[in-house]
Amino acid sequence: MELDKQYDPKQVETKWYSLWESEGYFRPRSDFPGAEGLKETSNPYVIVIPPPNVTGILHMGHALNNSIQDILVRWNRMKGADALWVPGVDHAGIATQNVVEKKLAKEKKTRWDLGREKFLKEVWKWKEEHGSTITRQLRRLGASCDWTRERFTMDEGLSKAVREAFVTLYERGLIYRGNYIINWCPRCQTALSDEEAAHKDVQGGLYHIKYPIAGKNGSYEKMGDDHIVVATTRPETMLGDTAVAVNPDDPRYKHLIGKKIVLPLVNREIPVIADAFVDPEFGTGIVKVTPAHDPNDFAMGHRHHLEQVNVMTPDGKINEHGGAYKGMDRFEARKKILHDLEELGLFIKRDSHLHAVGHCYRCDTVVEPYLSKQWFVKMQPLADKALKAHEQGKTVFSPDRWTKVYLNWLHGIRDWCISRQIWWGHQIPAWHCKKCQAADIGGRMEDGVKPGSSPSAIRHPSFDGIIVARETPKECPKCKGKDLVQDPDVLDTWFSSWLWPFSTLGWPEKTGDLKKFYPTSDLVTAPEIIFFWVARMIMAGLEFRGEVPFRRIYIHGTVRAASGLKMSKSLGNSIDPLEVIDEMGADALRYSLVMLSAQDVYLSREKFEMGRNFTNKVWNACRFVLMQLEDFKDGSVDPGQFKKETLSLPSRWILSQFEEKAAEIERYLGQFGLAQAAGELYHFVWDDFCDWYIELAKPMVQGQDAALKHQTQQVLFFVCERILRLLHPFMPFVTEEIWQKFKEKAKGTRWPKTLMLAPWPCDAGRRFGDAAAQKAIGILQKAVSGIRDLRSRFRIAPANKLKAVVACKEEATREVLRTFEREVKVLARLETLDCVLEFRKEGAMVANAFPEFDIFISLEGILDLGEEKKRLQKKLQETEQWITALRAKLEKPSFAEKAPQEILEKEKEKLEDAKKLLVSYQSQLASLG
RNA sequence: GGGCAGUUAGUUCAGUUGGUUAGAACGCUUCCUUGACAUGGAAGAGGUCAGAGGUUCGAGUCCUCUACUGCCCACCA
Repeated sequence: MELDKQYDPKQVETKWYSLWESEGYFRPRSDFPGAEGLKETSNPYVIVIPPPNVTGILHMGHALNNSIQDILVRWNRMKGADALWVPGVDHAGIATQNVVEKKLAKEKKTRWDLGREKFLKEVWKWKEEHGSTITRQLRRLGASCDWTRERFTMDEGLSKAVREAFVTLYERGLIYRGNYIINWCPRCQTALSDEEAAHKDVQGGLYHIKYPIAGKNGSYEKMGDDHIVVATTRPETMLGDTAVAVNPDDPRYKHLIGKKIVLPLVNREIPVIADAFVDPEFGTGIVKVTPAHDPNDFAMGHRHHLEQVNVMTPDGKINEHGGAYKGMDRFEARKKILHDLEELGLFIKRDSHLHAVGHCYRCDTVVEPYLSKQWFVKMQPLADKALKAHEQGKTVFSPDRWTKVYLNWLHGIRDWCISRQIWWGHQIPAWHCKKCQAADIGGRMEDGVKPGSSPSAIRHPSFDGIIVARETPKECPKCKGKDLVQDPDVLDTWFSSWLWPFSTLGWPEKTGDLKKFYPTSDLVTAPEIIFFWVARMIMAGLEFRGEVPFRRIYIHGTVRAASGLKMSKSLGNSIDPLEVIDEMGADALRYSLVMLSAQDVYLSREKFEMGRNFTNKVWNACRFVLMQLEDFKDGSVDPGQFKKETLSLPSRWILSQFEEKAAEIERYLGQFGLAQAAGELYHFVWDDFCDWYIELAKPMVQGQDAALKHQTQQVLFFVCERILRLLHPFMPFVTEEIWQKFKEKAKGTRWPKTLMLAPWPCDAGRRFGDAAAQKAIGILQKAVSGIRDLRSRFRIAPANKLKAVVACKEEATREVLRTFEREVKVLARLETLDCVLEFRKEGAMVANAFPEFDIFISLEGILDLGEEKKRLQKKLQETEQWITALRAKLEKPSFAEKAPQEILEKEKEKLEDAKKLLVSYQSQLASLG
């Protein structure tokens, strides 16, 4: 692309991305023979991508997450590491199945019409057609993933890993199957894990209902006072009540314990039991007990050997146990039941009640606590290993506060329900021998145990008719029968995701990648995924590989809309990152996101302008440098040739400044301070390099002094090219485009083919540290700004060239300003600049005061001195106050005694400066009359 | 109910281990199309750092309490 005034991302992004990819630069260096001198590196840097959902599209959260990862990977790659970033997507069982089912619904078909096999074919077809949307979008973002290693959780290799993991856990006694209350989504018709049931506060009702005491009259129409009152939020579950419970110590109800109650509508006699779980303070102090529809009741039911009556069908309708209500939807039944109770005079009242209700995280349907037979992973032993690894300092979270969140979850770990009653996913590698297992069909109860805890011992030593195996078994090992049926359930998608750090590297095969790249270096992800994924990956890593899967975990902020709400499509407040890329470029998107990422990222469209403006600034600064370099042949700049004695002060300054900032950026990057690093870089490039160095370089480059010109060109080239390297991880496209032009200037020297592989420009040592130059440029900046300020205050047109006099308070200052005479004249638009030690004011002049010098310009009668007088008086007053405060501080004995010496010195210096200023203001004021 | 964050300029946020007269971006005011850049340059206005105590020579920064906001977790029906 020609060096137009405006940077146009469209012209370069695809070009460079496809070059990088096709030349294989995204692969680890050890994989491509062409990389100079880096064939065998012993420092791998590896990240695995948090696999996005195959149905997903790139949203801002992904854009932030992947920008951060790409910066880290590109940075490490430039540092010479054997950098690997493994991409991939997960199969998102429920979500993908939902998508395909919706598609079928348009043709008025269900998955049942097709049957399992055909349906799965449809899903695969959908995946082939649409499943790569998100990875295409990641390419637009510039993500330098090694696409040759891209993985999918349903791949052959990863499926093998899943099977291996399942069977291994089973063999270790960590997988069991049983009837428990799980979270059931009636719409998706599958079990969910606890993490997949998102609790939301809902303003619901607490319904008070009379239950008659059995016996006296035999029917509740005439019961009089012989009733109790229960309070419930889900009246429809009363159809499955098998007891009523009170607290054993509740004096109000002690006499009822052991009596019978007649369950209204169902007319079943149920006992009153005593259980310490019941809180006498809540509701009426009496709880209806529904063991098949509530986890607490399930536990209570088990303690008291109560019958479990399941009153619902998998799609959330009342079943045959619900008598007259059979076939009604659960919420419909709720209404009808309340209505019927009211007719019977049994309904007392509805209190408004705020409580947390589980919602399916995929379809937002209210989840039903539901008794069913599922597969579980016994988590305590896995969590213990993770806790131990933490004690050994192997899991390092950044920011550190997430450690606590993680540990809390591990401490309260509950068993993981891993079976799903859907078709898209890894079918459970368990086969049922029909002959041996006849009794097991039909949901026979196994011994119930309090939900959330594991059975004390897993019971599968005695054969229960289930064969769990890596390979499909041919016959039952016990009865030799051939009538084997694979368990129809599939595994939770997270059961494949938790293996991701090593399954993507080839496990369970013993691959070279696994050996070289495991454990990985960093994991970068969002906080909401700590439980779902991070914690489980750590557990899996320890269980299957004996080692944590990554050394550090960086948890970045959540992307929110400016309103503060989470950005989501359903709320209609999302900004499409692809649109931003189209409008402003991937570099602008990346830089803006990262700059804002110090904490949660609140976005609005305008925020991206910062990144866009900055990329454009970089573009133009480089364009200027290239223009200055037209007659410049020597691109092989060796920093060794820069000698302090021969360099100009501005050049010494920018080199010193560059080195300092580069070190700081390096430091920030090393501790995941990407926002700070980006901020430093932004200000260094914009303020130091563009606003000062380039402006100072102009007169030197355009002047007559050939040696100075050449030297300045060299420094411009040197610093600018290194700036491009520092910027590259953050904004890979512009920097590559313009760096290639720099490369053309450097004919004859060996540069890498791409900026991606240029060395990171941060050396350990300080070669250019230069306090004297820093100080000198400080004085120059003050002088120039001082004059500009006067010009602005007195409204002097830029065309009006001024005569300025600097009254220096020390000879050293005068020396500095004399060497900068030409620069100051250009930058402040002066006709003359006199540097003096003794100054006598003549005529109308105004001044700006600094501790080191006062700077005057003459004004020929144009102005209003009254304003200036007022301003000076104000300044004078401020300075007096400041001096008083400083004196007080210094004279305070406790301060003089206790403060460290260097602070003391600084304060004294401040006082001296303040005094000098005061004198300046006084004399100026006096001269104004 | 438990936990975690946040409260600093009109707005959105920085502010490392306590140590210059608290910074930036956007917005605002004034001036400037000077050959890198108007997606720009120069100058400026704008803050009792949520409130109250405490520790310290010194607190935006550490401690305690209070108020508000947001998030996460939790089986009180």
